[in-house]
Amino acid sequence: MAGGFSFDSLNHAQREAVGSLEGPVLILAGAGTGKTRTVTCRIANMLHRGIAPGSILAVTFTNKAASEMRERIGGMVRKSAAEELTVCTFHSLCVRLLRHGIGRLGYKQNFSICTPGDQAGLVKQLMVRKGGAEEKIKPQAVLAEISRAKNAGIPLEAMKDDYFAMLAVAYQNELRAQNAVDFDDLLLLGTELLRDHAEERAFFRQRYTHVTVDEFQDTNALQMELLQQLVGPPHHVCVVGDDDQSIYGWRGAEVENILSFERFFPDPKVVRLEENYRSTHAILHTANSLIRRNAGRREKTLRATLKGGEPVRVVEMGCDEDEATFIAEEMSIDKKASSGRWEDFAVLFRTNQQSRKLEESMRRLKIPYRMVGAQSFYDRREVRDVLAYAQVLDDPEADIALLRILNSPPRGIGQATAVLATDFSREHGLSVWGAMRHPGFLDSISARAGNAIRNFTDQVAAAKVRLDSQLEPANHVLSMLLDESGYLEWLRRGCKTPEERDQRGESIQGVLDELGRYAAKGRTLRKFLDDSALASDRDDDDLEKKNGVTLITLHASKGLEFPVVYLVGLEEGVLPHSRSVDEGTKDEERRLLYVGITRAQKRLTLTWCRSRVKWGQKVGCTPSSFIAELDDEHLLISSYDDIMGAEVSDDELGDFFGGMDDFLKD
DNA sequence: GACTAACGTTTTTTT
DNA sequence: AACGTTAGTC
Repeated sequence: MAGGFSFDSLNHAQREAVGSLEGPVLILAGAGTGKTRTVTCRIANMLHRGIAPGSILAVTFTNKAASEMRERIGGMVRKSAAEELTVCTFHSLCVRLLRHGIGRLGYKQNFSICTPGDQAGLVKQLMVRKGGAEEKIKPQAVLAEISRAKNAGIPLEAMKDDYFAMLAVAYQNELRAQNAVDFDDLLLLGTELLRDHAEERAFFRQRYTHVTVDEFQDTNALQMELLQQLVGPPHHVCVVGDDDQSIYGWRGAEVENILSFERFFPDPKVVRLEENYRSTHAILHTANSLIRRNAGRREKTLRATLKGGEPVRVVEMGCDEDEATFIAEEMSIDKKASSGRWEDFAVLFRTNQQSRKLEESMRRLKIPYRMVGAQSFYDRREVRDVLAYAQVLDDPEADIALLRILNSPPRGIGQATAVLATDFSREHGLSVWGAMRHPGFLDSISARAGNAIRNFTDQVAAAKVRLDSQLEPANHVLSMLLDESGYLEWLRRGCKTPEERDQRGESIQGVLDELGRYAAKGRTLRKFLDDSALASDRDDDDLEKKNGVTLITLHASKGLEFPVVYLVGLEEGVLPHSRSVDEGTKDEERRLLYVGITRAQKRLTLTWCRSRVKWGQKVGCTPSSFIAELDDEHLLISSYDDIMGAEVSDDELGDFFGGMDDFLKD
């Protein structure tokens, strides 16, 4: 048999999902029910049944998920077949659509993708130019509203706040003038392309005949429309998800998409994966008892294949300091007793600021740990600078990138000159680069500024000639430009510590190396820039490489599992978060806790504190209302003193939890 | 243009 | 408390 997979290892429901390749399919996959295995087997089965690999499209939410899926399928089928599959995110799918047909929408083929950093810079600039910068409105807030409007299909000029609407329209005009699109535009324009241009729609419907969408509960209305445009009759579309794990409503995810999938694709085959292979019965029972409280779910009950298990502990702490200490100490004891690995432990929290106390206690007890999702690689200033240089090299008319590097390092082209160049470009319908190469503009400014501009543009132009000659790889050209322009020297000089210098140097080398890998594979600089714009550091190295206890937000924990989980800060106002109580989205907080609980395989501890230091102020806390919602059949209610007190008098660490049980029963 | 001082802010996060 | 941003100074 060609496929390296076998139906034998699948349960009944999984087999049904894997075998249903015709028409719309909805797979409701509860936590830990072998979702990824089912989806990858299903795609392997498609290949097995003779569906051309090039016709198969799988859409995920993150690049990481995409590469993981590709890898897993790669382990099951012929290498050449695996390589022909399209496995990507919604956004990179749209890049493909648009690189093909964006000309029909009035953009040039070589459009560039604006990153959040670029967007913020642009809005800031517009607020200065259009006035109102003193209103102390954050560009972020404007961008959030723009994003909301775009994803909800509201025209920008119809945005509620007039000032925001004005900025939004100016922002959009600016992007268009610069032949640039932002992340939301990718979805918006991709959908528009398919919706309004029948040839394109036909082309891609023929190209991708079998479509799979993972984490479907996280799709928004726009992504749903894109999917509808992309998938024509006979609707060979399979969506996979779990409404109970929908935790991104706050950024526009529509649980409705999964709750009423049949409205969009009639008469789907619905498969429920309810057999959980991850957690003990005790943990799962507790999770089920909680999520049952949510209204309007797709009814399903996870069944544990692992029976019994230790009770789930709910532990009361004096303060957040105690909480962090308790966890670190207990993990130390536990690890010694079980000869387990640090990687087996995870601490889950609602907000990032909760991690500080935990990190401190980890360091104090010399416990190695990894923080997931801290500072983004692509947010680092030097990385964005280098990418901007690369973008200018690819297309000097990319205004945003050009303006970013114009005076980094300082080369005598200050803000005033930049404004003059921008104004000139606008008046004459040129790009900023065009203006800076225009004799009329150069004559209109001071000789000093003119010279500075000439030097700079000559340098870039020379590098571009080298790049276009294709005699040397792009990473060499870029590296040379960074050096010649004095950027590297300037960056080095600006570092306060040797560590910082090394760190920044490494980041830059990382970008250059990555570009080198692209060049070696014959991929274009354009492709590199596209992927970089859509990349986030979560996709890369970090997580797997580092070892130690995992400290992670509940949101980021989705899709992961750990033998031992501590879920901290179960206090009213923290989880559920006060803001969600205000906004009436407590259901989503309940799902968040549900996601957290279902991460645990063997042992789960929930903690709450009587007091917590918040913004430098000690405040009293009450236990989360969710605690009372948990069925107590497999719960063990205790406190810091109960456990730490018992520990001192009980040397039998291996029997720690059993002993605990007796201690509490009297 | 680089440095310091004061100020204000603070959910979750991917693309 | 701690971080980023901004205004003011040299």
